[in-house]
Amino acid sequence: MISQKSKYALKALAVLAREYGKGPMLISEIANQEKIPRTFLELILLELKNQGLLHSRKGRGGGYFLAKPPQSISVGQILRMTGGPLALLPCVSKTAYRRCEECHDERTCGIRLVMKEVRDATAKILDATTLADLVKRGQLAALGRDALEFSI
Amino acid sequence: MISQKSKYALKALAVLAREYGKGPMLISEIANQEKIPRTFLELILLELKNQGLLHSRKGRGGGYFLAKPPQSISVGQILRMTGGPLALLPCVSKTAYRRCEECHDERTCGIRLVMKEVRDATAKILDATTLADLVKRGQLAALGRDALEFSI
DNA sequence: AAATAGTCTAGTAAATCACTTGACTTAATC
DNA sequence: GATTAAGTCAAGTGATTTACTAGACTATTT
Ligand code: FES
Ligand code: FES
Repeated sequence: MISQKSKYALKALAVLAREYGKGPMLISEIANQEKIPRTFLELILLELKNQGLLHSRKGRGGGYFLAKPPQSISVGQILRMTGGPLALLPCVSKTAYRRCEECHDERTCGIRLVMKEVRDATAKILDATTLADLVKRGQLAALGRDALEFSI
Repeated sequence: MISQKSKYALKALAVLAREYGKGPMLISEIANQEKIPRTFLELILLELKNQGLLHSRKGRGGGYFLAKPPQSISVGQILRMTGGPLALLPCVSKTAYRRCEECHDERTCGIRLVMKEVRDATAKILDATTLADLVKRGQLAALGRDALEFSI
């Protein structure tokens, strides 16, 4: 399971992707639209900014906006930035690798091999899906169409 | 990330799969082999027994053994039994479904659609991999061969 | 009867999560 | 240049979950 934090980040970024190119957006506006606790969202956006994903402007007329176009930001990236390891086990995580202390030999651990397969499949999907895709899917689904069509 | 509990369960069951047909095995023997805290392992095995995956015998010469052949127990099953939800979000979990309260409409939520894709890919792998596969992979890897070969 | 094993109910220390508080900085506008 | 509208940042906190442990009990074999 990913954390609320990661989920909030995805939602906030999806909103900003929808508004991309229309100037900065207020934290509180995003918070209201997506029902995210405002002060918590502040933390999250700040962190994403420090990682270079967002830019911000202070003072009146300020707010947040994407640092790059939505097509160049992947869901995988976002999850990794917000601390959500994609892997099911530490020993197969690229970003949060940690040895399994109880395992005698990592190279021959059957569990690890399977979990690595899962991790790779997960990463493939999440790294291939961009914020632009996320938004588009939502819109297509809203039109009642099959949301998978476009991904072919 | 799956819990230690789930990992321990997988390891213990893998051991029991290796010894399948050779009579019961002691908790303490499994615990020693896999470096699992003994009393914690007791809890885990008991739970798996109550779910029907294991049988046990008390008294001298007793211990635990698989209730079914290793080829008929999938890794996915085990993870679900030990409380590890496969999905990255509650709204796409089959076993631990919970609505996303902040999401306006589940059907058109782009995030959910992507996460569902991930869940399905994950479940496909984990439900197709049995304890027998797990053991076999470990053995093949130990021989220095490519562990993926056999799965074709 | 003695020894061997699993069963079951509690409890607990540590970590993590999901936030909140409040003081501070920067920028635009009047 | 004062006011107001924003983002920034460091701490703290309450609830929950995790990863166990303790200890008394039950069943089976020798
Ligand atoms: S090395 Fe991580 S599970 Fe074995
Ligand atoms: S419904 Fe679960 S993320 Fe939107």
